[in-house]
Amino acid sequence: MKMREFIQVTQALADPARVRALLALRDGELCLCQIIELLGLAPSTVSRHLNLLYQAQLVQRRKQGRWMYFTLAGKTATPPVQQAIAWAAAALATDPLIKQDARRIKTLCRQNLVELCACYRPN
Amino acid sequence: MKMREFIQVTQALADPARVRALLALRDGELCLCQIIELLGLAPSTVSRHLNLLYQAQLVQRRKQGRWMYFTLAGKTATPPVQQAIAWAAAALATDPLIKQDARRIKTLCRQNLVELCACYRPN
DNA sequence: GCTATAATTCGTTAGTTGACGAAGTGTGGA
DNA sequence: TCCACACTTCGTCAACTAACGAATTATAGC
Repeated sequence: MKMREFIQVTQALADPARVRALLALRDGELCLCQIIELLGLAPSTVSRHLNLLYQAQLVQRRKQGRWMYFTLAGKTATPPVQQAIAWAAAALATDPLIKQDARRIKTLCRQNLVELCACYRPN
Repeated sequence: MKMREFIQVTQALADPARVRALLALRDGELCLCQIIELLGLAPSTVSRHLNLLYQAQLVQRRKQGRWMYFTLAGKTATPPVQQAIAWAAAALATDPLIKQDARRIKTLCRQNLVELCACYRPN
């Protein structure tokens, strides 16, 4: 791994919102609007965060219809990237915010995607 | 590890100069002026970088006379911090700049500290 | 005490980053 | 062929960061 890629990974991990988004994917795929709901940030902001994670190879993405789904980078990623994800998950295993997120994700996943995307509606 | 500490570590690792300084300590203790010489940056800049690494618990330091010596955080550090160092070292093992630094450090360590601290002298 | 010197602190400047909303893109359904 | 909607891109603003030099602190030697 070259310095440039390394810095891309550490910079991606150097923001709480991005780390929360990354670790939210531990239990499987999420739609962007679910991550928007989880973080409580503007859609454009979350889109940019996820793009940075993607550029750093920390997440994979696939488009299905209007939805963009994200997953953790798996075996396709280089060992350093996989290790970075494992390190972040282990280091923050006890963090209250991350644990709270994990609980909220379970709720989010039970909801209908269409209903959930209320992030775009004023109320 | 709480989110705040985690971000402190990732931010500390999100700058090439700091990463170079950190990995320069793999083979043992270095004086600040040696790191200044290695990085080719202003003393005040390097001092600030090393302080950030210290705040993130990635390095230890001790003052001996006029010199400030730095070492990698060892067993005193928490497991997440130790793992971060191990990860950085492994990820950048093949990086040309880091390898070049390792060579230059050997030369630097052979020089007299007093002579080396030419970083303060104009020529 | 002085002086020299290793390191730190502080102020300034230029560049970067994260947030938002507005506007644009592209996809699915009426 | 529209419209609705999920997402992205762009412009803007405030906050942060890295770099430097000047001034300050602290230590060793005279």
